[in-house]
Amino acid sequence: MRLHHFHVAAYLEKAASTSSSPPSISSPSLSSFAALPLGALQCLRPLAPKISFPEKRKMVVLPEFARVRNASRLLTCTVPASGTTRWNPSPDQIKVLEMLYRGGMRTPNSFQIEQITEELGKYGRIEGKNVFYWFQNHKARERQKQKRAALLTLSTTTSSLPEAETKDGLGKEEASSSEDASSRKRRCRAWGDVHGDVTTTAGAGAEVVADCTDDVTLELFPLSPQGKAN
Amino acid sequence: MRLHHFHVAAYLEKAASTSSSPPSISSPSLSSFAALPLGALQCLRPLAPKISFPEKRKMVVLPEFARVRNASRLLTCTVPASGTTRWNPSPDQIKVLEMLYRGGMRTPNSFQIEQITEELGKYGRIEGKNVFYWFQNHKARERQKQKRAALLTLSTTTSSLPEAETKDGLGKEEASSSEDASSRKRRCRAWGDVHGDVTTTAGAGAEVVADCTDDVTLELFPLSPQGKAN
DNA sequence: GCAAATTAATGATTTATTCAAG
DNA sequence: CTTGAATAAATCATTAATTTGC
Repeated sequence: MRLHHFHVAAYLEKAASTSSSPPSISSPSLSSFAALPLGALQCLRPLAPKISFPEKRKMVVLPEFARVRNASRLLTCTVPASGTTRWNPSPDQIKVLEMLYRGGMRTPNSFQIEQITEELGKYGRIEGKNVFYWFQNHKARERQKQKRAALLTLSTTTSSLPEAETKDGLGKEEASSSEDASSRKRRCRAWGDVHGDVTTTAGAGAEVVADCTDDVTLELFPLSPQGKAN
Repeated sequence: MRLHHFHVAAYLEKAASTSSSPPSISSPSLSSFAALPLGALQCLRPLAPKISFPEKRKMVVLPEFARVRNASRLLTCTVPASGTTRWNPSPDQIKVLEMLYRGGMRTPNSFQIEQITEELGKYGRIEGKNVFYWFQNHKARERQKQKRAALLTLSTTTSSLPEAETKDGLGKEEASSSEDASSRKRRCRAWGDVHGDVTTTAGAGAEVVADCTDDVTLELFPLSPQGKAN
């Protein structure tokens, strides 16, 4: 039914062609902003907006990441084994995650994520983002599931529908029972600091870099998106 | 004006009292996990609200994180002064950001954000997240503005409304005009790798690691939320 | 039995909303 | 009222299941 494969095919074709030029990363000294890689204001192409960056990935980390997207499965389905594309949780990992979820954890902070990641690392490759995403998705889908269920229940048991949902939404279900769910507050998150950097900055010719103190336990940073040019 | 402070106060009070005893995590098979700090399954209260890190700067990562959750600003709401609450972009910073935006940048990747942050750091305190959020918000609000405008235009010029929007949204406007909006593809982002460290702290003492090739330019990490217990 | 073709799950991103500081 | 910060909802894309033709 779905044309997923077509999509993929087209996708890959494109991928193959693109080249990427991530910016020549000149030294971050920022002497001149103009020199910033920044994809030249990201205007790379006047017209091509959406581009999906051929380069997409890594700069920072995972080299294998890149490799994967190219050919990997065009040929056969077998994967290179080393750096697959996306995280595939092992049963044990899932077990732990679900345990935590049932325990009441919903949105672990960076520290917690770190801890969990470490723990789960014992059972297979995993990164913090995986944990983060897992909780987001699980929470959302669990809620969604409940919603649907509740709706069904309502429609079958009672006849009065206090609220008409546009489609199937349920007002505000209560997620898990535990937790008093006090007032709904939003609070700051704990972002890692990008770099020691910046702050002082003072003048202009900063050498910067500086830090890189290897001792860093780990750097956290929310940064989310990627060059996408929407 | 607003009573925000009260909210915070109440919130904090609660925080002080709770202690949290997460369900005894009967470890399925993963022995060590139980020992994890993890804030005990996060059953504890969402930590301190907004704190604005008193001394943020370099410390690189989470040490302060921990500190924060404890007491930090339970006392008064007033902020220490050094670390104000939220980022307040200087005119120069905004100028640069808008320039980039007009240049076409919409969703800078982690590397770009880093670069920008460094650059803007010259004009005042700023962190990567600020840049990240700025683009998110600017993009969203710009679009929103356009939407509204487009809608108005439509309603005044033409009379036929192809689509009825629930409120005011426009189906799928094209953001900026230029751009061919080729196939909409989504690509991977560049997360920092969490582990790397892992090993050391690892509760079980697994050596693992392996990679950790120090070459990493910087560690990025999206982590978003925080303990919230919904 | 198996591999291509689908379909169902779910990992990863992006967009829309909401909250609250200034 | 503007807008930085944070979260939730909506989407997209890839992988595992499952089905189907041989």
